[in-house]
Amino acid sequence: MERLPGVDPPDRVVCHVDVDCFYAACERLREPALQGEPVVVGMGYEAGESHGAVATASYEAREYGVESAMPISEALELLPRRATADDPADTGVYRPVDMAYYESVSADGRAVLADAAETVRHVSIDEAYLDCGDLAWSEAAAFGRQLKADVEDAAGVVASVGIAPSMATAKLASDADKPDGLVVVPPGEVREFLAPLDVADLHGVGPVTARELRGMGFETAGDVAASDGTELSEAFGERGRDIHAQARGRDDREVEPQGRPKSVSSESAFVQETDATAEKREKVRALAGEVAERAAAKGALYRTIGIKVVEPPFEVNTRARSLSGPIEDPELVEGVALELLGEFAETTVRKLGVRLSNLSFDDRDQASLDSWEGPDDGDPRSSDRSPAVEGGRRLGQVELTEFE
DNA sequence: TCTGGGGTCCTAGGACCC
DNA sequence: TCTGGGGTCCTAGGACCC
Repeated sequence: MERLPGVDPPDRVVCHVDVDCFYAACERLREPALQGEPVVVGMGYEAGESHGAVATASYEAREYGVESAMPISEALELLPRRATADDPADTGVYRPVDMAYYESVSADGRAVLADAAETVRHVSIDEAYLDCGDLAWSEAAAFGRQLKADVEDAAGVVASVGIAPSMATAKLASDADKPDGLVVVPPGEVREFLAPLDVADLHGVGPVTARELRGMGFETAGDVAASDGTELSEAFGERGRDIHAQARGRDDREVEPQGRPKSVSSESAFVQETDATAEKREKVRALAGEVAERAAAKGALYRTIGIKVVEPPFEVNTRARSLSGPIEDPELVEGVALELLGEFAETTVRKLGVRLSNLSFDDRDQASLDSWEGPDDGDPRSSDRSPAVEGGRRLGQVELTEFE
């Protein structure tokens, strides 16, 4: 097959590794009796309760229709909770998320990946891209098999692997034969591999975009690839161009290590929605403390403090305020967050969140912030600053004025 | 059937600066 | 004083991913 201009150069070999049902796999690792049983891991779930949502369902649980992101209450209707260890069939084991444990399992897997490739990009706790450099395509399958075996030895979980000439195609390849999959797509077979995939399988195409794409007559990646892309570009802007490129197997992104986080946030749902001011303020205080602590643990300073207020049924409101310079100040986080919450004093709320963004990580970042000006600079943007902000400590800010 | 919590990126409008 | 254009920053919302 003739190579089209712009198709990935043949010398790139990218490997995508994705652990199957990671949270459920971790629960089984800790509790081997769960092997072969339907396992549901719930976020915001507590033992014996029915609130929260499905984070991961094992394949056995999926047989009953239990899906990721489904409310636990709904999952329980499809697959009742097993009350005792020797319950009959057609029941499932429900467990709350235990991130600390999953992190430890993930670390074992990461050590394997670090040995397998020079450059690794971790995209989540259970997923990573490897730059395989000059690996020959004839060796790709053997490399993938070895990697899977090494991950299983070291971490005790099974991963699916995809190897292809680009990140986007490698990701689709690892998805193509889950669980325990290994799919190699050499450069000459990319278009052929992609063509039959449903548009919803493409990265960046969610339910909304998938519906619109179908409305436009695009059912498969092949349909998208066959178009000249102008229609997608007009309908979806930058994302439309990405989708079109992806469907054609065109993706020039290099595998680069994950950079610094852009934001840190904490959110939490009420078990029962509420309009009680005291309850809302208490939750925001707790979230503010949590998120400030996590930012500090990462060594992050923040310049923007925001809240998220979710009203039933699922209306999301966000409010944010930027400060004049990066800070680390838990009291100020709480003060600003509570003040932003003031607007929602009468609002019935399902869920609240606090978010820190505009992060910076070292003194150089902080000193190079030449837009910072002193509190008495007459900058109109600082005139409406709240007492909470004015009263807050600005750590390390005084020195900054000397750079101007 | 009334949905977690952690993120990223894009877009659009308004304010402001030069 | 009026008009306009380009650029940047900020905020809010939306879609998406794991």
